[in-house]
Amino acid sequence: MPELPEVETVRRGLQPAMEGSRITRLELRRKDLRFPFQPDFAGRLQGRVITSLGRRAKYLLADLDSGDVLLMHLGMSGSFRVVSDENNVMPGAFHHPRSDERAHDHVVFHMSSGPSVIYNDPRRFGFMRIFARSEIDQEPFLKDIGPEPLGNAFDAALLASATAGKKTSLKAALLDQRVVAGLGNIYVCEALFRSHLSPRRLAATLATKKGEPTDHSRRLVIAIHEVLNQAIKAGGSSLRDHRQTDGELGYFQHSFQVYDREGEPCQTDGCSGIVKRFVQNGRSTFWCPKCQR
DNA sequence: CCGCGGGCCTGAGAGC
DNA sequence: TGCTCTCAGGCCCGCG
Repeated sequence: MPELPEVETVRRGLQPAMEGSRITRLELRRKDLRFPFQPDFAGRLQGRVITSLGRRAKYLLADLDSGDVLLMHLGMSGSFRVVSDENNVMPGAFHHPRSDERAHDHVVFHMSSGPSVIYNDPRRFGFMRIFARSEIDQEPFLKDIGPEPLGNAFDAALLASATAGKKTSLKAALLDQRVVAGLGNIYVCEALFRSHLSPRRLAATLATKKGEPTDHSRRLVIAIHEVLNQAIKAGGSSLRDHRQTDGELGYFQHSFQVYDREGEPCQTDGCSGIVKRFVQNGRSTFWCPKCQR
């Protein structure tokens, strides 16, 4: 499912049920997701209060009153939903999972605030792991992650320095979580389109020989800000399975201008191009060869 | 440092 | 209907 806007949508949806609330019981319905759960996984969570629920890149981080942090990643198909009791969804939500969907409900957080929080993940590329808070920044999952694209530090100069000298394409550089955090295939395609930059362009061209940011770098930063902020406002993108935690669909997929729009006309004013698809680093790239240079 | 292929899993959709 | 094939929002590894 999830890139930054979807994970941020999940975080906001889980906050009311989880933040400041105690995990009264943790139900593990299997012994692993992508990785086996740690031996004392449930024991370290049960009875603990979640003091805050944060996000870094595509990771959720639940801070516990024990000094531990629960790190969670949704992989490709992970989702959370908040339910008011064992068997049903919150009042007003229209999404009632079919029984075969519930087969992939792998983890249930029973919260002292009332509702339960259920983690569902058909493909099980997601994972959860507990770390000591004092060590979390140095854990391999997080230590090399680049700047948050919506954070104050991320600007044209930072992007230029992060890509300076890179012999790879702009597309591959933006997918590299060490360059900038949280972007995935959809939002990279969309940001490149909105900045009229070719996904094939050499990443190093965002900086001058002196290392100064180019106008391209400025345009790209603006486009990244725009597309992420709009997507968060829309509750993320729902392609196959992403829903908000109350079961509502995100709707940013209706605002895609190139992603999954092969053969459709380019939406840039005055451009008569057609959206094309090709494979780059093993992933589909969608773009308009006419107005992206 | 870089691209590529394969792997981890299940499910949806297309084509026959 | 049902089979087979391809593809999918992420990420890691080893190879050349």
